Amino acid sequence: MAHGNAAFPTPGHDHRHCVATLLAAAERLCNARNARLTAGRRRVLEIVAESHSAIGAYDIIDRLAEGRRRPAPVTVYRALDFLIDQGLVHRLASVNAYVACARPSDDHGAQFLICKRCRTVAEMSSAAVFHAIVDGADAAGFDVSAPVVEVAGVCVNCRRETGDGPTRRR
Amino acid sequence: MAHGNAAFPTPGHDHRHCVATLLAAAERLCNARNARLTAGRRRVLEIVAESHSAIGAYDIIDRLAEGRRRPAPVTVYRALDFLIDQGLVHRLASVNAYVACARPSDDHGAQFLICKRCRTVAEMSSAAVFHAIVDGADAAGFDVSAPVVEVAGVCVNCRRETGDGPTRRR
DNA sequence: GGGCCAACCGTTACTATATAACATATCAAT
DNA sequence: ATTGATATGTTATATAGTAACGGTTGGCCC
Repeated sequence: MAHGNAAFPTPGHDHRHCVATLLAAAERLCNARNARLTAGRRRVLEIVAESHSAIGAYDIIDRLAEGRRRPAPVTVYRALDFLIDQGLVHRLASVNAYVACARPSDDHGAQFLICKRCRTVAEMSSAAVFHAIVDGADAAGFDVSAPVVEVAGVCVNCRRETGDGPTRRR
Repeated sequence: MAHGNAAFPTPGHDHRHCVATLLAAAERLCNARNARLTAGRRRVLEIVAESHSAIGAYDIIDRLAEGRRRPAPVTVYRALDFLIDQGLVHRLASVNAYVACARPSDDHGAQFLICKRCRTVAEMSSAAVFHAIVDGADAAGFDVSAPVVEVAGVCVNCRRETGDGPTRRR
């Protein structure tokens, strides 16, 4: 089961570990599903997973271009489509960018906390949020299929840096 | 105060009334704030308010082009920026489109229910959703500034048409 | 009324994001 | 080896949004 708590990565964490874990999970899941995690797709996943920030499709292209020939946009979009289908990457519509899934394998409804300062994204999976949305929708006779919840704000690490207290929202 | 319930417009409703009410409210609000609701801006608002569906910026341009000279995109984006600042129009990031505000004048946090079939949008203002988001964010040390909640699904009118019952979500 | 500032609007060019259409290559089952 | 499905390459194009600069308009002060 998904647990609801979002978590921002601590600044000094061992990120190679995150990447390795994610790639291993990707390998395993794709194998189980007979989905082909090809070299190109794995490479895109690696790039997306390189940080906990959202990355744009064209930034991915830039990374891929280092050394070898620059791929056409459609190449990256196809890889992203695959990875999104497999639940390994999420698209963040509010910033036109992509982020690696924090917990592949569980088919969670997710909500995203997106830091305006450092672009870091934390994924939360709050049943309370989901239910509140479905309840509200039900009352309007609306049949929910895909809730998009993307919350802009400032993450715990950036707040610490500037000594900001909690903002009282208007 | 905002009430939380979203409502889809009934198919046969008197839409001229919706438009008239919205334009009157816009007039009043802009006046009170010394914001200039110029002819161009009013026209864009009218076009956006023409239906309860989301409309793309370039579709607005197409409408403006009827008869007179086709305005440059920037013209429309400027008008939209103004209208959004005034809380008269909302931008829906998940579909790159715009919709007239259902309740201008209250400075609500809103959530949007977007019908996949007819593109109609209902605006809800659920305190439960808002609080659930803030609670989850707080737990992660995240300071919320702007939650984006856009829910894809099927509206009550479209469900009725096809005789769909409530879907059990995966 | 004339001068002035701020805002609004027009024009051109451009950037960013994403997809269509069609050809070629690769895999994997027979 | 043949074949069909999946994946990738190539070119072109669609769609969404912004920058920079100049001209116009409306209100305000003297």
